[in-house]
Amino acid sequence: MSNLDKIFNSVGARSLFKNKQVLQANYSPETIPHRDKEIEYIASILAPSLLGQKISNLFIYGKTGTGKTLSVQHVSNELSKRSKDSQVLRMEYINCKLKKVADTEYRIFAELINKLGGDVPKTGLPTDEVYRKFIDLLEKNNEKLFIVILDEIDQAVKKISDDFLYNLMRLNSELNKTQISIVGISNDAKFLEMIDPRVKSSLSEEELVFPPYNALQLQDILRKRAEEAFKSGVVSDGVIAKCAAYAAREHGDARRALDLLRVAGEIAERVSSPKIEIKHIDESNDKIERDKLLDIIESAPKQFQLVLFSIMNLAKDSKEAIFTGDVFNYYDDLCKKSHADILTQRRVSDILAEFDMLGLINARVISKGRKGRMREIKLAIPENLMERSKEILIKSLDFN
DNA sequence: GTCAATTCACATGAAAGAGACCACGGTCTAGTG
DNA sequence: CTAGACCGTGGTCTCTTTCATGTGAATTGACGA
Repeated sequence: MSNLDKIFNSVGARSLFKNKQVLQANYSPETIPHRDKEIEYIASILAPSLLGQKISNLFIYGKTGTGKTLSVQHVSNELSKRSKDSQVLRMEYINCKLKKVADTEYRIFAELINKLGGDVPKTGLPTDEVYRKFIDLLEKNNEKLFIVILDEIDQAVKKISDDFLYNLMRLNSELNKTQISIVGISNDAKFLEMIDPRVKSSLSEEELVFPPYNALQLQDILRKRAEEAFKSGVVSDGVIAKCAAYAAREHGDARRALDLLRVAGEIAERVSSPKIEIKHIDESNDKIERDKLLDIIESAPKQFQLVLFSIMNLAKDSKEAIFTGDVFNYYDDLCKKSHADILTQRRVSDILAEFDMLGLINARVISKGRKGRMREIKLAIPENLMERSKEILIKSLDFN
């Protein structure tokens, strides 16, 4: 028996997982613990829709991994089940963050049309044409109510501006048979302050806040899922608690907790441990962080990589802070040496801002009086990942 | 010494351009009967 | 006669550039004590 055979054959017997799906991000469980109140509230808002009455727009806010999406989808599924034969109601879920699917005004409407059974090209049509098609389709479909669930609505507004929301709500006046209601989900608390007051008051006719889970609630959730996901007796004492503690520290992010547990399981499996131990959680935490970071670096566009490479080199031989000007000069040289296109300082400034958002650097705008105003940049890549990051950059930049 | 004006080195915004991608309709071409 | 190849037009989308405006405090210089 070859080595490969051994690996393949033993995988079933040795596996700690019963059903790994349960820990995956897109899994939706039958019960959602500790969210009864929220679910009831959502249901009470949406309930009149069963009678074909126009419902209030609903705005939901909560940090990532607090069960917003899950709860809304749960209610929406129940509602759809109940309204299936009456044909008065239609609900569609759209995640505005999905790149290339629904992150522009055009694409959001194209996606809605597709879900309604229409056909619309991915690009090439004028936007108002898409609007018209959408309206036609709605009128033809005869449902009295159309509920749009816009997940990560803050992302969309940030990218597109808020008038697409305004347009969406204004459509109601152009529709005779159908009414549109919006359920907006956001994890940015400041989102509502950014948008047009008219849109704001209309969108948040009803508001609901999802508080973060505390450590005990997280434990509860984890325990339930772990029962389904792992074979019995696989999870050591304290593992669940540790997972919960890690995630509770990050604003009670349940998704994070589940990831942590799943990866810990994979690690334990790989080292052929019969059980998941606490140390695997620590490893898991490292691994998740590391993978996320390296993934960002590797998949970044070339110009981003060049800028990052400049920062890394500058950070190495000076312990003091680095400033925008330094980075740009280094970057400029680097581009000339490697015959790459050189971006303007304006653009590099934006790239630096994006790195800050991604958490690759910590940047702070400071003023040095007569010496100007600039970003003070500190690299946020941990020491132990520097070498690996650099390798990746050098490899993918391939300096001719 | 005090106070307002100045000045630096960018940050931040807005608008517009380049180039990739795509749909659509019209024209041309070659293949078929 | 017709299916398919090949334009040109007109649209979106992303990444950039260009032009403009904003900004916080060290520095400067006028002023009065």
